[in-house]
Amino acid sequence: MSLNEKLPPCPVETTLMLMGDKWKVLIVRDLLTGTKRFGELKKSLNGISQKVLTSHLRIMEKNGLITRKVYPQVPPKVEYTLTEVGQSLKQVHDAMLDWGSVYKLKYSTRTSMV
Amino acid sequence: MSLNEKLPPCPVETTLMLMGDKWKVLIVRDLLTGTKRFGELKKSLNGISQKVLTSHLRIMEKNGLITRKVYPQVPPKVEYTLTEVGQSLKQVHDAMLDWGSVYKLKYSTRTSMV
DNA sequence: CGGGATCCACAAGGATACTG
DNA sequence: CAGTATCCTTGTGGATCCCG
Repeated sequence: MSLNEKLPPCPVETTLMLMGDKWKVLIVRDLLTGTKRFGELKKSLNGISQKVLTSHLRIMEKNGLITRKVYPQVPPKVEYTLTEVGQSLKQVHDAMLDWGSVYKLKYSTRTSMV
Repeated sequence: MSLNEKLPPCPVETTLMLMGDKWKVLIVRDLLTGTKRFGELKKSLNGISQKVLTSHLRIMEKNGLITRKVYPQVPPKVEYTLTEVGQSLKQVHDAMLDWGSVYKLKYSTRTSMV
């Protein structure tokens, strides 16, 4: 997804373009607690493949949400950090956190919703 | 996605299970302004196919986010309305709206981010 | 008008192997 | 350790047709 294309008129759609993906939300969730290394993210993002993680991180970097810092070492060390814009996703994240919590409380006593 | 399965421990993941989809977010956006008919939603959700719209509406109904009211007429008339839980997604929606707006302001002057 | 049933295409994601 | 390159599988969504 390149930002060369015009951003959609509806701001919600803009957000969806940039964050409308399960993995991206979870990456932000993890980075909100601080800078993380690639391996830490991979472990925390239960089940993500390195290909997918790498590609998402690249896009988010391109979109100005995160920064990538490479330490010229052997073995390599790469750290990912939220930018200021990325940090501001905390509002969205917290809203999702709150809503999910309430939903769980409301429905955790049911065994089935079918 | 059936809720018979245990909801994930992280509330954010719970939210993602229920709303981690572009179309669902946009459906909520439209229904936040009031009850809508199937055709209205389809028109407003630029480009969605009826199959996809129907299936998402079914899932959201099963998950307790919306209600479906059928008027026994010919031709049929079906209305969709947010439940109370669905209405509470307004917090999430507004957070996404705000963030998208800020992002657009921040980057609308750039022609490229590559 | 709303939607069920099919068929199909494509892209996203998983697995694996290799490398600086 | 953090990738890149490849291959392959899956399922999501689009298109179409038909029906009450």
